[in-house]
Amino acid sequence: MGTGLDLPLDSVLRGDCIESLKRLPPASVHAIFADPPYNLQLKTELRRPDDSLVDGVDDAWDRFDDLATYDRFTREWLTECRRVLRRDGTIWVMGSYHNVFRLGVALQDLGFWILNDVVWRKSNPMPNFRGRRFTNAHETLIWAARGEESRYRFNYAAMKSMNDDKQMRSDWLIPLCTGNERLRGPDGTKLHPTQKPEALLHRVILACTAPGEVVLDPFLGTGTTAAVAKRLGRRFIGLERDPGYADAAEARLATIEPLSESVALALPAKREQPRIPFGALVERGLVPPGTKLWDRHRRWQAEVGVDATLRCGRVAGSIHQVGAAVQEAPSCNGWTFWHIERRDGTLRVIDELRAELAPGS
Amino acid sequence: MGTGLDLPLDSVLRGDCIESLKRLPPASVHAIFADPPYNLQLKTELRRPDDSLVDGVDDAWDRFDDLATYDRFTREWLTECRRVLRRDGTIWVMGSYHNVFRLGVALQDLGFWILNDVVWRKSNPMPNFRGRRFTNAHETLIWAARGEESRYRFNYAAMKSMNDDKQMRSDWLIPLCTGNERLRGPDGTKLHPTQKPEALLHRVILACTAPGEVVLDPFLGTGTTAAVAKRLGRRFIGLERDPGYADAAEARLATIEPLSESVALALPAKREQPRIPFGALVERGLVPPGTKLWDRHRRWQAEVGVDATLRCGRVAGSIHQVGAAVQEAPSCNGWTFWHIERRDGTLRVIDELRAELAPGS
DNA sequence: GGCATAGATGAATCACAAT
DNA sequence: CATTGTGATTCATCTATGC
Repeated sequence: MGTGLDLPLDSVLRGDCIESLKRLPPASVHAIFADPPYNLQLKTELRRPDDSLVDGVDDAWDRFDDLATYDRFTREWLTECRRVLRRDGTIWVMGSYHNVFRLGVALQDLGFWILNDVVWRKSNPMPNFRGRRFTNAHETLIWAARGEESRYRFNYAAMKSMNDDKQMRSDWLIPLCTGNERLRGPDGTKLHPTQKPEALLHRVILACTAPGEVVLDPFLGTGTTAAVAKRLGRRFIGLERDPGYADAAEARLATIEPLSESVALALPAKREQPRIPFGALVERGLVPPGTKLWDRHRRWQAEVGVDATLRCGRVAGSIHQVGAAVQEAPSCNGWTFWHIERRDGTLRVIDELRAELAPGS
Repeated sequence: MGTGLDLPLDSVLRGDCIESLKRLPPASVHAIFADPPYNLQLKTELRRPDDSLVDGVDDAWDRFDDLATYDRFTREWLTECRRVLRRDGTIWVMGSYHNVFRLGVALQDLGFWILNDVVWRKSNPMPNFRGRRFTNAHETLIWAARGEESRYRFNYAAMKSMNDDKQMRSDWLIPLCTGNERLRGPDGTKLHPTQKPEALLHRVILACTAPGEVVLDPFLGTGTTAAVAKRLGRRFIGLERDPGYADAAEARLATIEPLSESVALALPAKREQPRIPFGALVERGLVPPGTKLWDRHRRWQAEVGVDATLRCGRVAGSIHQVGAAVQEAPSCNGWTFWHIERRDGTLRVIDELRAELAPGS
């Protein structure tokens, strides 16, 4: 709808994130990654339910005020995020047990539709020094679509190939951000207390966006989301209220080179490739009319007609319809159900023949 | 203070759990384990790729009209649990992403003090059959004290000794309840759709109770909590509304013999040998996207994509698939076939990089 | 009996384009 | 917007069957 022209792409917007969000056009970003602040620091940044400013040294704060204020803040920025998110977009929100339950409830109450909760398992967590609890070795990421009916993007094949050709699970083992990746000041101290590892953002961005799409981070910090988005050939918008963090993020982004298009493009999933109708195989002579097809166990046999229909006894129709009918199943993928006979008598599934018609072969 | 005399110890109480809770004396149990309905909201049937039907949870007890109804129910039973819990007691509440955020917020709002969120990583979860999400491979347990100032019990040494003398982390790898452990009816069907593994309760009860202390389960089901409590020499109180489940739990409990503490401790945590997928090297930057790989004799060269696929001419796929394709071999171990180039121009097999990520190195 | 292969199954919010 | 037809999609583990 042309709203893309108003988007401040590939930039870091300074100032209050809710104010910045309100200036972005609706339904304009494909993905949001949010690592909101929590813990006591919040007390200095937030307002009470009655909108009064909170004094950071106010000892009168009780637990209810604390949680209610946090909830109010959470719902405010999530509401704006939902407005800015495209209908087919998804959002990632991460937190620890201190705040993640409040984040999840806010998401559900605002109409987001949770797709997964993902556990970032830290391979090198901080030990529990006092020995009074389990080592807090993970954080939680909630992945949600804008609504229940959203047709969101999930790059299933890319995730599967990342995981040695097995489905990617909801528990991810990734080390903390340390070593050279950790941004440090001239005195060697870390620039940001909770800098996230690029590997985490790599997986997040690769899972739910395509090259050229827009990733928004309302709590950019020192810019990990933007850096990984840029490297992967995505566009980014980062919001950050702390000038020091924003400076560090911009300096970091200037050093990032996008990967070449061919490398950044994940292999397309089967469902994203052009469809080849069965009729094409018949026309091209790979399955001439009159060919007999069998199921894997040779329990059923059918014959191909000139119009690419199958006939099996009194049943006739598409490869899918006849496959379903003979099995008395509600549906059937004829491509993987039916086989042709090789000269040596062995069977070959007709789905393999489609590959021979695919472009580039 | 003597309230123990009123406790219906080592018994299964039938009927509505809230009514039963209200009849228990205050501050009387040392630990609570609650596995409440998840409110899964399944809408349609789900079939596997082989067209078989997935036997999902469609029981009436898991259905709630809306989230507000679920929240009211949650707060009602949690309020009674808090009344019944001793001041030094702790509570475990488990759920999935459908309900666990509501549970966590209710706990916090009612004054419980969250100590950990623990992730039960399933070693054998059900796959995602349609390829539309990450495999839902875990559930979450929230462990909380009655309040912020509670002096709760955490058996640090027991947990540590169970975990190969390292601190027990917040992510636990435990298989589903299957095989002989799964209770079945005379027709072989499962008695309860969500029976939990005894290994999970073993760790829970051992972590936060001493022998002789009282464990309460307000949603007993077929009695896993009570069975493990009895075996570990703890007292139990189980609440269950469904007479069939209660019958099964009582029959099960009759077969349990208490173990000695030393025997119980000897059950070690499942040790894990982490599998390092090639994708981990890519997203962690050890083999950045765009890297060129060679075989040992430099006969073939391939480029690494962002999704950890290799591309070599028209061939694309995993390191194993592409290795096999270029050699026209039926299979190939990509880890030992492909090499990266060092700065000095010599080659290094990528399997060595994987070894660097393995623990203990 | 032993071994190989096939079948079953687990807390699941599980399509989408063309008409 | 509703309907229809194509066709994409599974991992670890335990049990049953067959040779």
